[in-house]
Amino acid sequence: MEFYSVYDVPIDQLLGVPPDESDLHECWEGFGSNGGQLVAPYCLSTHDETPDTTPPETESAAHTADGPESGWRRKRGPRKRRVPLCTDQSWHLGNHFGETSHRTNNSHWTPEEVAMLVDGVEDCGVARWSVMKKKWFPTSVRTVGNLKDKWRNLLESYTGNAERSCYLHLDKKLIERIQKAAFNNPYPKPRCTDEW
DNA sequence: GTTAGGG
DNA sequence: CCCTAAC
Repeated sequence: MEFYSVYDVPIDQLLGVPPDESDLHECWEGFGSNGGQLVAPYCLSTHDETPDTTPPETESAAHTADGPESGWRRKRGPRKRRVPLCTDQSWHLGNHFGETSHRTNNSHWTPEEVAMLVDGVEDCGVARWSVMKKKWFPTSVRTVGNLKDKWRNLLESYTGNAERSCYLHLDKKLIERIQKAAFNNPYPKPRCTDEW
């Protein structure tokens, strides 16, 4: 009867090719601290890595915060991705600017589309979405309602003191344009100034 | 036909 | 993004 230790099995087969050295370390720690039960937390996260490089400040902070010698142990489980992963194939073809996409509801707004929306707001204001659609988004899949909703979301994200987490990473220049356009084009129905 | 706002 | 009351 064959009975072999887990150490005879290639580690990458057991754990599913850890992405880097620290992850390998984590896998072994998981084995030791789990009563001998192997855990393979990386089976589900093979394509879950962000393509961009880690920001320098984050990396250095991680190193200074807890080194390998000081009870270092990272949280288990698959890492949350910071950038939404687009699985829709039509995204690569038609993008958001034509009839090449078969979807009525296309995926997330691109920074280019946001910039165009800012152009439209600066040109048409915020209460003439149908005019803006014909003038700035004539062939886009974005509907009049989409334009209105997107602008509402941008205001929610980039104006006021509510600093919410934004899943669409826009460069500072574009954010400033959004804020300036929002200031110059307040909604026609201002919030009631009465306190209660 | 459009818009604003809630869902 | 959808739905719809209210223009």
